[in-house]
Amino acid sequence: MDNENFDSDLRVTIQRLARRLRSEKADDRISDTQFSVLCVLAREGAMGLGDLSAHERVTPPSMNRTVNALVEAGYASRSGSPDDGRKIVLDVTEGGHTVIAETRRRRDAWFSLRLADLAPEQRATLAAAAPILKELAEL
Amino acid sequence: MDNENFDSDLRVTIQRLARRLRSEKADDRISDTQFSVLCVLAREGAMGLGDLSAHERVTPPSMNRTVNALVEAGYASRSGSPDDGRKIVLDVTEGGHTVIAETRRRRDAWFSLRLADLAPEQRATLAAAAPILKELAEL
DNA sequence: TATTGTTATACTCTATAACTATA
DNA sequence: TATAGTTATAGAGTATAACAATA
Repeated sequence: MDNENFDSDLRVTIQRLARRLRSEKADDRISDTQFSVLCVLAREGAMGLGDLSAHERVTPPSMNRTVNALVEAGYASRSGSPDDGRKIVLDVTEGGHTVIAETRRRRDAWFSLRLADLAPEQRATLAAAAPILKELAEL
Repeated sequence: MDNENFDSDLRVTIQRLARRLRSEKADDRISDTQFSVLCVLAREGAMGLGDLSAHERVTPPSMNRTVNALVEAGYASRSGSPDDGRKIVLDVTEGGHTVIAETRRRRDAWFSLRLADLAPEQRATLAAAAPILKELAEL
């Protein structure tokens, strides 16, 4: 297979696997996007709307809607910045941290079961590929 | 790192990379979902709505909307089944095949550029991981 | 004037429920 | 009665354009 087809196949595979993973969320309390944003706040710490939308490569109005849902659900907090009246500070609430832990556990279930069925050398191959994929995702 | 965290990290990485890929589509004529469905028809051959929605793990009404968009755009055809009046037959049109080729080329551009920057051994690792990921996506 | 966030509006994808037509 | 497809309706995520408040 030439490079071009390999690239295309890998791209499609990644998108299909992500789609498959999304379909296994098994949690009605929070959407995939909301969960992803909540995890960013938990990992990177409190930040403003602009930072968050840039981080997720989404427009500010779009992120605003997601943040509204999280705040209304009690999983994130929105407060005014003390030093700049235009800015806001978004952060994860205690309830948000709880839901992260629980949601993550549920979402990992399907994937872990499938990975456990792989041969040891297949797992090793994925372990080697993981940091490369991570790098690609962060470009 | 224990298995549990590895699984979770890989899952998140795949979802983030898919998200990154989606943001690079650079094509206004067709959506990501529409393109994916069109590719299924091109790869698997003509099929009915139920088959298609089951294949993509989406409800029939949802798939119906996507199919409508493709038919209205002239990229897919909907015709009655000759042997069963309830069934329909969905297929790719000539225009659909053209748009598949062009869209695929555009969407691969970003990914190919990034893959080209990898070291040869990194590409080899991804090549080894690709069929495993593909298998996981098809479970 | 520039930046930060928000509201208004619209389009796509998703789902469930209810419906039609055919087997 | 069961199956294949469709329509009606609603919710979430995305975008652009226009706006308010603050620097």
